[in-house]
Amino acid sequence: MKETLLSKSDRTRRLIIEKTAPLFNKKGIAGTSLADITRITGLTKGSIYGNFKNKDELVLAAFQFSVENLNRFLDREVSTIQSPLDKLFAISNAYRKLYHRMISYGGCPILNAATDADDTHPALARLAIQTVKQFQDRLTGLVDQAKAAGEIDPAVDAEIFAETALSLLEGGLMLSKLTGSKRYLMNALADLEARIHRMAVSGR
Amino acid sequence: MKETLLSKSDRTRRLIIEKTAPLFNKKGIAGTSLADITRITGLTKGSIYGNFKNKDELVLAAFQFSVENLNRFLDREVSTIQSPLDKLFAISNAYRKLYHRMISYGGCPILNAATDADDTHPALARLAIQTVKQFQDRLTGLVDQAKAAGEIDPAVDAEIFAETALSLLEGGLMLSKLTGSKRYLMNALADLEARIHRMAVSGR
DNA sequence: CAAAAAATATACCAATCGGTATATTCATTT
DNA sequence: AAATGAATATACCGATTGGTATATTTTTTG
Repeated sequence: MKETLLSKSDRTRRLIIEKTAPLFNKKGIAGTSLADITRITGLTKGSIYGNFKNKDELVLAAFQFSVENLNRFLDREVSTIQSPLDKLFAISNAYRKLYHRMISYGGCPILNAATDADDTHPALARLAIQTVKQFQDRLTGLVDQAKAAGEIDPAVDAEIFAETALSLLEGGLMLSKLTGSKRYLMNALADLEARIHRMAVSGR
Repeated sequence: MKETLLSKSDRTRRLIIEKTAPLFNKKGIAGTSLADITRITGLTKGSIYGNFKNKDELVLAAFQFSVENLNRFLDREVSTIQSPLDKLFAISNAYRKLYHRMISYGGCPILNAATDADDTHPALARLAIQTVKQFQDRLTGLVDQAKAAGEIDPAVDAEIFAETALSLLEGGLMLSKLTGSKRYLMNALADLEARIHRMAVSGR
């Protein structure tokens, strides 16, 4: 009668995070009330505050959950591929696969957290910055590996590539989310892929 | 003793909008309370509700004010220039000039309104979509003019250019705002300008 | 300058906010 | 199965929320 890897409290803590993460992503921090949280979790305030010391702590946990989800997905998309250059293409393509899920999730958690937090919630803003840096490191790391493998021109500036790619991606996602049209993200991804092709040493 | 073009109520209405627009832009709609609004305007609730029927109406007016301000600035930057191609460069450069002001204003109003409204505030979302379309029309219009003037290759897709440019711009602004580093926007603008050069018929 | 009209301030409302102390139920260990 | 400790529910708190009815002041008009 004992199969649980997670204790009861760990499971409800996880439930709270899973249910509230998309809620915060859609309605924002100030726009999500404790009543919203108890409604969507089916729990009471006592239970919420038994697992999190306050709303802000839940906000941070929910954001981290969203980011981990995203990273897990990208890892999976990239793991089966050998060539660093192709891994870059795979990341771009991962956003194509991710599109509908991300829209119904309320958009990109990084962008939402950024606009929500930058003037009001320093702890979350720091976390968002850290997440941006990690994503960039993923890209610059792949560019460097591709350079070492002779797939990408060594003269390419990996940082500028990563920064520009992320700008394009986030902007495209935001506009697609706002307008309800895939075009923005799809343009951004096509552009990103053309950019990767341009970095590649001829032959690819 | 009569010099006023605007009536008293028009002036206070304008004051309320001017003071609250950056506030909504920074703290979001749900994050900005009536108390915040009375504090920053120095007025009372009675006065606010005498000029706007509710908070949402003020939100819409404030957003439109921010957009008009931005458009006025872009118009001014472009008005002295003849060549449509150079007007495109001027718009890009306008964001360079605008950078610090926009950061202290709380970031790009379009992006903030978009993320704030898309899941919660349909009227504002519609306004934001309309604003995006207007900005794109400005860009596609200039590309078409430049084509007619023989400055830009007629094979260029003006819509894709406009959509991609806006994605790049908004993403760059958001990341610069979040991280406190100009790099993202400056990369985006450099990239945008390289893109315009690539569209131009050789000789420019 | 007085009267009418418009704009603003005051004082209040019920509802909801985030948060907490305590009671109760549940799971775990012996 | 009893005892214990953890997890959850209940009931409440003061403060704040958006909003309104009315009183007062200030502009505008005749």
